[in-house]
Amino acid sequence: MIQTPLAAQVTQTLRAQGGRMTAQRRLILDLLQESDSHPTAEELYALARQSDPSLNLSTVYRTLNWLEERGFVSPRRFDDNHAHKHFDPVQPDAGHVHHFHCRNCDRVIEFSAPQVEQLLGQIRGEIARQHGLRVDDAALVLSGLCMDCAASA
Amino acid sequence: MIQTPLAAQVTQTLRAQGGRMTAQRRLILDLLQESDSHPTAEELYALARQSDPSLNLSTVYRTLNWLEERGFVSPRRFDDNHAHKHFDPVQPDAGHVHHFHCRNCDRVIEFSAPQVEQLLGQIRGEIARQHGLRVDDAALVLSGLCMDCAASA
DNA sequence: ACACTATTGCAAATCGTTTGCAATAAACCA
DNA sequence: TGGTTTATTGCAAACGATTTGCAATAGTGT
Ligand SMILES: [Mn+2]
Ligand SMILES: [Mn+2]
Ligand SMILES: [Zn+2]
Ligand SMILES: [Zn+2]
Repeated sequence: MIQTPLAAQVTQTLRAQGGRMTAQRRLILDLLQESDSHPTAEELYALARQSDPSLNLSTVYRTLNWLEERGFVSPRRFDDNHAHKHFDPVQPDAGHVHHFHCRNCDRVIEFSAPQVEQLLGQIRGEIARQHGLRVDDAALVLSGLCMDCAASA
Repeated sequence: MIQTPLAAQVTQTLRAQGGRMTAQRRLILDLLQESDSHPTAEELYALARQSDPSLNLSTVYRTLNWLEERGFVSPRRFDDNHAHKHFDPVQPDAGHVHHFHCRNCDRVIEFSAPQVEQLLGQIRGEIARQHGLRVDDAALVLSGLCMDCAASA
């Protein structure tokens, strides 16, 4: 049985918790892994149904929630007006990754910038001291027009 | 008639567009202005009903959407899992303001960091060149524990 | 192969938000 | 000031995204 890295890792966690690796979960995991974008549940569902037309949308939601609770994906909202959640597979190795969101076509581009990390380091300390709070995480979302949309404007 | 700055400014825009300043709108505007937090439509509705129990929730939504379209408030999602939109009154003068979100009590603290602006300047150019895209805006959301929650942990 | 029970498909429920419509009331004018 | 116009309201129903109860199905360890 071929296992994508994600599916393999999840299977391990699954076993350790008395869970079961099903065909549905494997399918969703594999699609999630190939997808370099940030699919919504519906998008994943549409993709998955090409392989398994009997798959149910609620199974997709349940699987994504299960993955989220165990830290394999994290939910994102790139557009504060957009209702759907996007799911972001978490690569355990990669450092902090930030996102650019095209407000015209909704495309999302990931980027990592050392300067951002550096800045975050500064701000973390500064804001923390100034307001007496503990900063654990930071999400930077840039927005504007992607290459294609900028060209045709 | 007493006018909060926000209500006054909105009234002007309203007039210019053949709109009407109603008691409901004034109430919502005033609550929005006193609120230094980032209320959801439901929260605003609950507050407003203390003054006007006949106010309808759909009026709150319609007013907020109207304000958003004209740039008087902007929607925010501090918790990517939280379904509700929060509404952030826009202060025209203040520079870019960023947000810290306490993952324990959901409190939101605003802060402004000139370094972020500076970084944006850099990144705008760099990321833009590197990926060929146009960056218009940036939202930084820090998360962790607020002062109070950090203390009781 | 069998038993145990986690997971599924399905349908209905829930949540936040939007919409159609008839009644109301701001704004403008005689 | 009272009358006319029409933007805005309250109400109820619709909506889109997500969740849930339940009986049927199918992984897993034996
Ligand atoms: Mn991502
Ligand atoms: Mn704010
Ligand atoms: Zn685009
Ligand atoms: Zn807190």
